[in-house]
Amino acid sequence: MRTLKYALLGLINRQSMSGYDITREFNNNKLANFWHAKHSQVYPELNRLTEEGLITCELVNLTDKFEKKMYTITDAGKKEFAAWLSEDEPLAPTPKDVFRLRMYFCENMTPQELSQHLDNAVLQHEKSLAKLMHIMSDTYGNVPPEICTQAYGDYMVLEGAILREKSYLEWLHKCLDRM
Amino acid sequence: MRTLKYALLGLINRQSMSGYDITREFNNNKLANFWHAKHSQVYPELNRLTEEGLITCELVNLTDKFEKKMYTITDAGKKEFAAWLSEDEPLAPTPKDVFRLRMYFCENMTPQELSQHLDNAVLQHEKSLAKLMHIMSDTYGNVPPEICTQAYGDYMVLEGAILREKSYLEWLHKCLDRM
DNA sequence: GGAGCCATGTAACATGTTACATGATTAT
DNA sequence: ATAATCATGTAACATGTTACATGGCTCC
Repeated sequence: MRTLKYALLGLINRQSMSGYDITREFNNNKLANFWHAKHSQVYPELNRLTEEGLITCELVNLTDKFEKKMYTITDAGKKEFAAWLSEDEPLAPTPKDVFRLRMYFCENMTPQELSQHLDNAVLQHEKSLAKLMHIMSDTYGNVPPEICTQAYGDYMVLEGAILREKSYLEWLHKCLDRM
Repeated sequence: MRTLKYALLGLINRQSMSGYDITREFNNNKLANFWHAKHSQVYPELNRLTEEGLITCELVNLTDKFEKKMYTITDAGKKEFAAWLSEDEPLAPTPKDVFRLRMYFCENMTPQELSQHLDNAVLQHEKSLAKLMHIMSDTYGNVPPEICTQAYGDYMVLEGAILREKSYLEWLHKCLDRM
């Protein structure tokens, strides 16, 4: 389905970006809550999109010797991206989760081991939730931006990530309550 | 990390199984709520585990001409599986989600298009939730089995899947309420 | 001068999907 | 007979990770 392709087109559609900028978005920013890619995957894909005429590349001189490659979306790129956005795709298969896999095999654990795993997961997800909620209140003060804006996209997925973490914690606590 | 390896070892540890049986677990049964694999991935991995001495293979004749391969875990396999089970792994990166990616780019949608996407997702997740809750009440009558049993592992991940779907729906409804 | 970040790329490997291939059994 | 399911495999391809490789800039 080449989802990475559309992630890149969507980002470059927001504004011209370099491969490094895109990688940073994937690893540090809001996108990390539902998509990610390493630079080793991003750079080849940018070259491919350029060959396909969906983006163009411009060399920008930062200093005499030091350049960066800024990518801009083309009309063809905008068209393909818009077509993908409007697609009505089927429900994705449930995401893989190694922790759930371990829990599934709890018949091989003592109650002590089981609750230790659960406790550890609680700590990890509480930390992750706290971080997300901090970003939320810092950025939006919990007030949603106007719908169908760039900020609203950011807000929606952040809200979704918070609910996801809360739900994971709810599950872990239900399991712990039965111990 | 070779997670598939441990998924297979865990299943074969429960009882001797064929590659076909395992594939069926992955695609039809409770495992589908957090792990899955196609037969084209399962069969080579079974051969690899056999070579590594973690499982053994026995040909069982169903009829004169028709055989199936039943795999059984070895002591070495049990040991490796137990070691993996007790590992305390770091928080996994958030799972990729194409729907959230689309929502992230909502600045390119009209409110009509956005709410249409949300409505469609609601239908899909409601269907999925209904199915899970049906399995839950049918199998357990909502009464959790004794902890650290095979049935309890099944129950835990099913409960987790239900909470996950409920949380996804809560997010979608929050988004729709703002439209 | 060294640490950390900016910036771009490739190679080898691991994982996962789709398609190709075959053949028996069971229920209608 | 024919469709669905049981049963096992391989080949080609797509996706994603880790490691290798290079070099400049900025702050301390």
